[in-house]
Amino acid sequence: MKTVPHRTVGRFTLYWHILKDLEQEQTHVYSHFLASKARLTAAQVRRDLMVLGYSGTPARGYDVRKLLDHIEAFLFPSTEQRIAIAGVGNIGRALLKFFAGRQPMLRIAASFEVNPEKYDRMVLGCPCYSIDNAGSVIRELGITVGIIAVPDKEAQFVANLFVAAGIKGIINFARTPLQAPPDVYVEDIDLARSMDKVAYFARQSLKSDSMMISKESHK
Amino acid sequence: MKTVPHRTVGRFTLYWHILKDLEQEQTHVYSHFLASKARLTAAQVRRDLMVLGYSGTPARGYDVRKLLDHIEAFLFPSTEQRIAIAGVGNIGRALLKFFAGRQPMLRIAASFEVNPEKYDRMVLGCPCYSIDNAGSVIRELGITVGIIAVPDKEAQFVANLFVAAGIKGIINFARTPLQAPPDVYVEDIDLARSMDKVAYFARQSLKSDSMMISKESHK
DNA sequence: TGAGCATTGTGAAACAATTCACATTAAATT
DNA sequence: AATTTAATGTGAATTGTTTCACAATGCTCA
Repeated sequence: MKTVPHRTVGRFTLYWHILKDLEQEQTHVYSHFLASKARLTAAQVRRDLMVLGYSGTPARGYDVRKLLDHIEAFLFPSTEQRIAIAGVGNIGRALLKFFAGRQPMLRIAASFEVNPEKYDRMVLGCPCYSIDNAGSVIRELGITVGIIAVPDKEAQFVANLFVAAGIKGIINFARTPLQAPPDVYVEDIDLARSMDKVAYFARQSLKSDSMMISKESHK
Repeated sequence: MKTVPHRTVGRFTLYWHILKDLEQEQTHVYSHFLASKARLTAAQVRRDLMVLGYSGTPARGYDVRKLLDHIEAFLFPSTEQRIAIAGVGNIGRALLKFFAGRQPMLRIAASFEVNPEKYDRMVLGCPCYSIDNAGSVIRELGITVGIIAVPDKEAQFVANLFVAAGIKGIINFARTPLQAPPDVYVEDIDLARSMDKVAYFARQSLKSDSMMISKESHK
């Protein structure tokens, strides 16, 4: 069993979404069509689809329904997979709303808080527990994925709780990079980093714009 | 002028943050210390710092204050760089709160909405305009970065407005990959994709766990 | 039926990012 | 002053990802 490239896994969700929209309208699709929708090259799409073990046919492309089936078999859990979220502040609540009912097999089953005013009741349709009970709740509900949306200072503490309780994947919105054992997959979503990066490349682009203008004016 | 690796730019924010915390406590720092905090290797940290044109000294490492200066010179805009955000729903408002006062040289100067109940007033300390005025507001305020936090269907429309108004960097929270000219840097933050990816690798990790247990029991 | 065509699947090449490995260096120690 | 030590900076190797390029395929149309 060879390991699937991380980027490829990330793109399957994208393909799924594009295909789902397409399903009504057409039965077949070409790699170059998917590529243009996904802002990729046709070769990359075909490369990605190789890992599914499903082949299209020349001249007809891929059967939309069959491709969806294969992506779903790859990407969707076969039994319900549960998620917990720590922190129901700004970001936590935005996420609860965002994921509500998105994918039935992948469900936020619990949230955790330190603030007693918030826990031991439902928050946006999701039961909220004290962070002190995280270990037992995670184990009882068989939760495998954790989202960290707490202040930076508490992020590592929560991550430790998650790991100790057997969670195998973490999405981290805190700016602190988390220490975690290698069998736990950590995805950092750092808005400050994204912001600084985009701002940097926007400046570069502006700079080369103005350089081109000055070049132009020298002619 | 050689181009800086994208990932490296992303990591400078991280280093900055770590160094800022450190500044009080110590004047010098080693690459392996930064690496452990950032969950990277020492070689990678040194490789990244090479692009700053600042060298540490053997046996003493890097001067924390000087390193901060160099990172700031690289990463922070020298004059105020302005950001606009389209959509002040869940995610939009969470972002407005998140970025409020984070970095004075990089400021969200305007927000846009289609909903007349929301625009033409302040939203979380930021003036909110009708999306119809986006072009002129962006040009007048000299905004160079745009955040797209509108529903998927409207994302491309907003992106087109942004690009036409001269924006050079976009952070896109919609699931639609955006069509944009190559001189516009687009960073997609797709929560659904991150979620599916983390869930996938969490399952893989669980699987290899249980395989190891069954292997164990075969002994 | 068969020629023409546009597409697939994939080995190989190219490119990007990371890690290795080690010569060099400055401080600390003897 | 010489030796030891533990860093740095970086060429080269490695790893990971994307793109190229083309043989093979199956549909269309004469």
